[in-house]
Order: sequence, then structure tokens, then C-alpha cells
Amino acid sequence: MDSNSSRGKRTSLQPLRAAGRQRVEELLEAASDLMAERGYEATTMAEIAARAGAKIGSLYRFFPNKEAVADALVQRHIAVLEDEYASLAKRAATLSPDALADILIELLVTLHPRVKSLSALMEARTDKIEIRERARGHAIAGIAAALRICAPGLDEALARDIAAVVLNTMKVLRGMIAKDAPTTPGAPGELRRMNRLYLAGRLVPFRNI
Amino acid sequence: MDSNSSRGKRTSLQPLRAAGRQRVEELLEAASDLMAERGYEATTMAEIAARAGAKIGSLYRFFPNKEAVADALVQRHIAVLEDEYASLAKRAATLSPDALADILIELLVTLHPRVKSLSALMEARTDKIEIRERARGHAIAGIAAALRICAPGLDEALARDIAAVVLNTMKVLRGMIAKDAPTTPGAPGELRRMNRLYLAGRLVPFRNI
DNA sequence: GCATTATTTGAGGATGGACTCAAATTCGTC
DNA sequence: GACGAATTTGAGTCCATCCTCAAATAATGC
Repeated sequence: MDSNSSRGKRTSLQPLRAAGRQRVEELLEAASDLMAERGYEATTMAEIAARAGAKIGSLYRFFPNKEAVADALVQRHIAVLEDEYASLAKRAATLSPDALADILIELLVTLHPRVKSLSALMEARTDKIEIRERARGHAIAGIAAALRICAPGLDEALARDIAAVVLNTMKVLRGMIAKDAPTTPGAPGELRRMNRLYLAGRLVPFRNI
Repeated sequence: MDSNSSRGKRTSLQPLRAAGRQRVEELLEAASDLMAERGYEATTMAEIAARAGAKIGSLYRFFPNKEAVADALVQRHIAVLEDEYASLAKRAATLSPDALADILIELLVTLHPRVKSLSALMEARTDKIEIRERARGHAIAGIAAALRICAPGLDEALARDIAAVVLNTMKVLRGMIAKDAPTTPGAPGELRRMNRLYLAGRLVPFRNI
């Protein structure tokens, strides 16, 4: 009844000992690093094993194929997103739009190292759209909820539209920070300013009556 | 002295007849379509030839290898960008920040079908950074120039930072429009609004003294 | 029409990377 | 320390995809 027995290939087992669990961690970490760097297709199974200090056979003991590695990574990353966005609303109460704007920006900056390879995986695996949608849905719902706590008069649908925009802004900032190519030196700061200008201009009319 | 003789492999020639030039166009168009859909790595040379209605041998007559196809596409796309951004300043004079914001947004929407595979290629070929930088540099310079025409008091460096932010906003919108997943229905419109709020708030202090 | 040159064709070579497996090793437990 | 079970190992198989090339065909110029 483990995640493998239901539909996985016969050749691949859950780790049952501490060493195995540790190895799975190392393998996934290596895979995430490499896929974030080079992309899904360009990352080879041999490289993943090598970076994890393992041999190719160990990798295939725990993952039936390359796709399973990707799936495991996506699943973990989405769990992280769900956690973070679910807890967002708690922190959003009693904040000014400017402060909320900064918190949202910082959230994704903080999140980035924990979901390094997610964007590479999303692009590569264009099948499995339902998973992508689930991730986006949780993010947008979480942000929209925070927005409506900050600006109670905000319409539900509009809150989701604004959330979608803010989410993309956050992704852009993540992209700027991730690579050492911040386009221009002041761009990240400028992006934060844009986000504040936008949220302030958009939320103020709806604040507390 | 053609682009091939200088450093290319011996096996690959410039087209010398109308039929050959036509074939090259079809091959590049097919390659651009496929790489935009599936990504660089996932696109095979056989697929490119097939979609162009050609055989694999014809593809290799004009391109020594897959990398050369990518290079040719990038080169063409960058030429398009350079043209468009160079002509941007002409249209920017005498515009309000709001109008400029909309023109910038529309520019990238218009541009998108002409540089379909550029983002896929940029991600796949992380070597050749200088080319990526050249593309970005032209875009930022063009936008910054337009901004300073609209708001003459604007500092050079700040104009470039703002341009970098606007460029990324444009890319986000392109992403929203490209796939049939506009995140939420109102998101594209909301993104336009954000861009106007941002540019208005940022440029007004610098307008005509 | 004939010679020359450009283009097309597609079978096949070479390579790299996904994946297998049986034997060796380590770990946990009694 | 002995037994079974989990894990490690890495050489080897398979196959998809990149790329070659020599022969066939089409176009051009004279």
C-alpha cells in the first residue's frame, strides 16, 4: 500500500532503513540541483547518482525511471508550497498593503531554495498539467486570502486576479535573484517598489470600509 | 567568406538557389515551432525535418548539427528584437506614462509570434551567455530610452532599472497569453493595470520639469 | 541537349544515455 | 556470529537520436 505498490514498476522499492532514506534524500537533492541548473532533459541519471555520491544502480533501486525522480521532486515542492501559502493568511492580518507586498516578495525569495527545480520541471513535463494547476491554485488561493484579510472589501474574483499578478511578480524576482544576471543592479529593488506601488494603489480603496 | 566557411563544419552549405533558401526558411520555421512547443532538448532533428516536409539529409545539408539550428534561430530572433526596440523611441515621444505603459505591453505581445522559441532556446543553451546579454541589453536600452523621452528628468541608471522591471513584466504577460493557462481570467488585464500604476507612479515626478 | 552544380534522399554508423540484474556487501536482529 | 533482508555495485543491454555519405534527381547556364 506504499506509493510504489499501487502503480509503480516492480523494480523500485521504498527505503526501509535509515541508510536508504538518507540515500533517497541525497539523490533527490542532487536531482533538484542538477535539474535547476541544466533542466530536466539535459540532466542524466548517471549525473544524478554521481552528484549524490551514489552509483547508478542505487538510483534505480529507489526510482523506477527518470520520470519517477521528477514526480517525487514535484510532489515535495508542491507540499512545501501548500504549507507556506496555507500559513500566509495568519501573518497577513493587520498589515498595511506595503507591508503585505514586502512579505509576499520575501516569501518567494525564502521559498526559492526549497523548490529550486520546480520551474524547470514544470516546463519539461507539460503533461501532468493538473499538478501544475494544483500548485498554482494553492498559491493563488493563499495570496488572495491574504489580500482579502488586508483589504476586506476586496471582491473574491478580483482578489484572485491580483494574486495571479503578484505571484508572477514574485516569480520574476526569483528569476532575477536565482541567476547572477540581475539584469541591472537596481532591478530587484525596483521590482519590490513596483509591487508596493501596485498593491497600494489597488488595495487602498478596499481597506476597512 | 560566408557565415559557414569561417568556422563551421565542412559538411553544411549556404543555400545558393531559391529552392534552398525556401527550404532553410521552412526548416527554421519548423524548428522554431517545435522548440517553442517541446523545448530544445526534446525536439529531434528528424521531427524538424518532418514538420518542414523535408528529409533528414536536407536538414543536415544546411545545418552542420542541432546546435547550428539553435544558433540560427537565436540570431534571427535577436535581429527582430533589435529592430523593434530601436524603433521604439520614435513612437515614445509626447506620450503619457499610461500610454507608454500600454505601448510597451503591446509591443511584446506583438513580438511574441516572431520570436516564439527564444525563451526555450535561452533556457536550453545556458552557454552562449553573451548572446543572451546582448538581447537583453538591446531591449533594456530601447525601453530606457523611451522612458527618458517620456520623462526627461529621469536618471540614466534608474531608467535602466525601471526598464528591466518593465521588460520582465512584458515577459510575464507573454507567458500568460502564450499558453491557454491565463492563471485567472482577469489576470492579463490586471497585469496591464499594474504596469500603468507602476510607470505612472514612477515617471510622473520626472515629467517635463 | 549537355555539363555542371545544387539539392534530395534514406539507409546505416556511432554515440550517449536510460535502464537491468546478478553478485557482493552491509545492516539489523536474535 | 549467523541468518535474512536491505542496500550497493557496475558491467552490460537496448534503443533513440545525432549525424554521415554516396548515389539519385533537379535545376541552371551555355
